[in-house]
Amino acid sequence: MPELPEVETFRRFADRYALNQVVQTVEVLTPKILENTTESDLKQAVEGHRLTQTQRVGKHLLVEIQSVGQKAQTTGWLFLHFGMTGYLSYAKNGKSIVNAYGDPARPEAHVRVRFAFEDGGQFNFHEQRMFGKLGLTLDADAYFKSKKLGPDALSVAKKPFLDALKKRKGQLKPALMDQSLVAGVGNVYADELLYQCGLNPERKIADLNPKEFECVYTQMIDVLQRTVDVDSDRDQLPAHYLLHTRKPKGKCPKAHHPLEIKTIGGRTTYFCPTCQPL
DNA sequence: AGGACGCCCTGTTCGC
DNA sequence: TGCGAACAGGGCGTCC
Repeated sequence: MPELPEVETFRRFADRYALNQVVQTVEVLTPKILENTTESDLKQAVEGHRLTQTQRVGKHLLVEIQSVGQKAQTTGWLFLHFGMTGYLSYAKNGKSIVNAYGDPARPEAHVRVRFAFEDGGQFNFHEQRMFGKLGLTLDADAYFKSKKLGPDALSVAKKPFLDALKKRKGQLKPALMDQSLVAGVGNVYADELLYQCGLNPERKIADLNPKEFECVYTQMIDVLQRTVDVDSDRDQLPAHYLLHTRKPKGKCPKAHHPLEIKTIGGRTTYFCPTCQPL
């Protein structure tokens, strides 16, 4: 599922294949994927315009739209959210490049919005399960604010993060996944960072000691950064990472005991009862 | 207000 | 064997 590292990988993909391109046509194959935007709004805002820069906060990606010509200026932003199954692809001259979650064998699967560039390139937004969204906003900061996003998990400093976390009551894992506390941590990487700290996901925030708080911050950054560094190819992550065996009947990569599965904060949670005792 | 929970959506897996 | 139920989960709305 696209969490912060995957969306950062998508952002870099967009930088590589979509930036500085002039959009000739936009094709909306599934209008339902649009949020607060109609197909004609989208066409009017983007066709004949240039994509000029990207921004990411948490799992949200923005692409700047500029007019073309001598007095080029920013006319708005495209926003993309990838839900559970979203990803990007690019095709040109019969060659298709699918990134991260995409299935290279099915490059046309679940294309919801297609951008055709003047140079013949095609940039596609895919979303199988329709939890993702694409739309327009005039103001990037206002967009992030409207989504009630906390600071980005990769750039937040230790003190403000831990201060905000300590204000919360309740269980540790649901707090980490609350996008208004810190933006970008989803179910898989929340499980991972807690596993790396040896912390049980049901631990109460109020009961953590300073060393444990410290570890939550350190591992949050470390896990996310390492994943970004391998372009979200999880196969390249360290062998002692939980996500390799994070499935039914999976075993702990360290203790080799069976993993426990529990619904915590409404989400399926995997952990090792030996390495992460309550 | 903060926390718990149900729902949206579709492809895949599971169980009777 | 076949078909329906259950499941996956980010974000949002609703309830207390």
